Amino acid sequence: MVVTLRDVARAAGVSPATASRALSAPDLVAPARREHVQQVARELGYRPNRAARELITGRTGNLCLVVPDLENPFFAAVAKGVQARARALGFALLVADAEEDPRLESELVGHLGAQVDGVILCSPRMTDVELDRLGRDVLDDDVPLLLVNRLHAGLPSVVIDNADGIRQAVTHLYALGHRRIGYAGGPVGSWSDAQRRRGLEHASHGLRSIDVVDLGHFPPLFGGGVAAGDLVAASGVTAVLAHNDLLALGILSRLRARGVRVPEDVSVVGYDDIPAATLVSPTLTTVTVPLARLGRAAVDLLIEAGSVPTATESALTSAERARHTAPATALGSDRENAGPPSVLIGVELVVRASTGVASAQSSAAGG
Amino acid sequence: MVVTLRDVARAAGVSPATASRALSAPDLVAPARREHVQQVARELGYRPNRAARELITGRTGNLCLVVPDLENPFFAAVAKGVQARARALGFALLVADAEEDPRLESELVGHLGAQVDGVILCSPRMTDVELDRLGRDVLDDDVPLLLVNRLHAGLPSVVIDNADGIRQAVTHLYALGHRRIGYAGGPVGSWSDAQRRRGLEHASHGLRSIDVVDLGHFPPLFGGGVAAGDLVAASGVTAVLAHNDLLALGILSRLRARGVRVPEDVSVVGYDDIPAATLVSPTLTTVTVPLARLGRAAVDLLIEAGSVPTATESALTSAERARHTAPATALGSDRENAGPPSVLIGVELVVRASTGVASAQSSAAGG
DNA sequence: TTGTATGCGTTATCAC
DNA sequence: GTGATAACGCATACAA
Repeated sequence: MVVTLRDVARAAGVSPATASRALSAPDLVAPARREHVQQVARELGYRPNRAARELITGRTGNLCLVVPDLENPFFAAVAKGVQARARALGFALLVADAEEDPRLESELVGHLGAQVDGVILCSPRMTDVELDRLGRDVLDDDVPLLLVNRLHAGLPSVVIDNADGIRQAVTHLYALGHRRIGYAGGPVGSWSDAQRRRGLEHASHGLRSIDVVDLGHFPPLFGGGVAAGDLVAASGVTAVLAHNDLLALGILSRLRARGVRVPEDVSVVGYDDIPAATLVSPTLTTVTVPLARLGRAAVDLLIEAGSVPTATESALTSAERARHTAPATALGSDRENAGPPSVLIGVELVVRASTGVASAQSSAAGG
Repeated sequence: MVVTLRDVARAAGVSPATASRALSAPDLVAPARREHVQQVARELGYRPNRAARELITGRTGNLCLVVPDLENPFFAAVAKGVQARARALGFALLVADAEEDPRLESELVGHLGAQVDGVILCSPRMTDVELDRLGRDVLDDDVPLLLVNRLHAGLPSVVIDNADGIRQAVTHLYALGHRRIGYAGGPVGSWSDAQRRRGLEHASHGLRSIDVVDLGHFPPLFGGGVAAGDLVAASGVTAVLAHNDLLALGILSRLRARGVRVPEDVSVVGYDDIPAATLVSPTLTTVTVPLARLGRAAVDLLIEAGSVPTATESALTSAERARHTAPATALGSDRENAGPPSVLIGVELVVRASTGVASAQSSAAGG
């Protein structure tokens, strides 16, 4: 049978109120009684009923993560970090896969938002208008919403340092002698792609006689890279920067199929450093994004910015929290800024085998 | 402010009981009133409070999935299928990553099992004893537990047809002229690895002058394959069967690094057909496992076997369910068998570029 | 068919 | 510091 708090109270010879306090507000009860009640609860195998607690406190002990695609290694890594951090703080995690459909994303946030203490949303392509609506109408006021890799007025977020990653990549290619560099972008409407394009423009401004070729927008997947590969070959660039690793891997594959050698003829740089980047040959030079840390930072910020009380059960020590949170940089934390805080996640170029010195001939333009 | 059922009742001019019935047991209320109440509820933006409902019905509307590693593409694919199916049936999904730690798996099942209507567990390496304990002591009697890719007395499960996949692979290699075939196994204690070894033995019994070389047990990851690759080269086999794709990819990588050509010198076959199998060069011949379907079947079986009532909100039509469930084969469904049902997921060898005709010389034994 | 009344298990509000 | 008691929002037994 199921053991209720009343059972514990009766067995311990105290009132239900005291039993409740002994377990969830220990400071309020005399040490002797407290220990006794806890002991009895343990012996009886008491497990608090979450529904009853939620009904009165309004808190669920659950967080929610919405991603476009769980099978995409980028989001899988984020999910892993979010899940780990949520659990460490005593939260369970509801995960929803939006199947790359922004409309479904909104719906999921609406449905799941009603039964959690906070929502983390990875939605690269949702419109700003829709995002506004989400924050305003869809969610209860006390359910904070946090964005991953996207800034939006009024919402806290955790973002990758897109511009700096691009800068590092461009600098690397320039140092190798590349002067004509292609950029294979992500989807139209992708916030991070816009950031990266801006970073690219900015970085190239500082370099002499560099020529940046915009190859267009592609689905940020392997298949998109296959299409992009042909444009790379046709464009006469000696190096290409891809919006992300999956795209870069597609480019790699297509170039190989066409007999274009990497890195001898063309150098390729990715972004994200997903596990597959080291599985291929040549291994992929890319920008490492600490995705697990990003996930952890997202949970931490959601808790703080939304002033979500941590589930008491297994909260970390403050030292542990500090250790995790330290590496990230707070944005807009100056006191003038009244908006919600954002955290910037630093990135680092990792040079592997897909980049090399620029070839003398004008790359693989012809057939 | 939050709209409660009483508000709806008042606005509709009916009692709370009628309002409740109009929304969650429509048949019990007169058509006219029913429509009216539903209309009013819609206008007021009424959202039932899940905690209150759970407190009285005992059902949460949540399912739970525990996997060893969310970043592993195998489990990511399963998670995606499970999530999609759960949502279609009106359930939300709690996802937990056990970090490859069987002890943590138990703990998670215990913690999360208390707040869900059913648990799906992917636990290749948990001991049978621990599994018994889970089913007996840890979970409430009315919270069904389902196993993925593992059979266990007393528990329903969804399993891959391991033996048949191996049989198809061996047959393929034999037809290509391979007579000395290595097997790079998964971890000791892995249920599916035991199955595959058994299947291997059985399949090879039927073939003349075939020689199966057991290369040992490896972590079912890329790194494990790197180690296995050296044994492949040293063993004098002309083909190797890997426990799974990640292992196979590691072998591929190591062989390439050592100058052993695939498939000219050695053929390699994987298992699972994860996305990366087509990203590498040569592309990997492997056994396709319909992981998304597996995930869906897991949810369906959990609901049926555990007699979990589907969340009413967005249940599929029976036609839709049949369409999904049909391809899987029911095991032990004969009426003699009193145990919980299991579903067998069929698999299919997909031949790609990593397998070819056996080389004349005794493979790449030397340096 | 509908309304009234009760209780699910817990925490919060008071008195004491 | 402790105990009685009232909610929380809903579903349901029972009465009408």
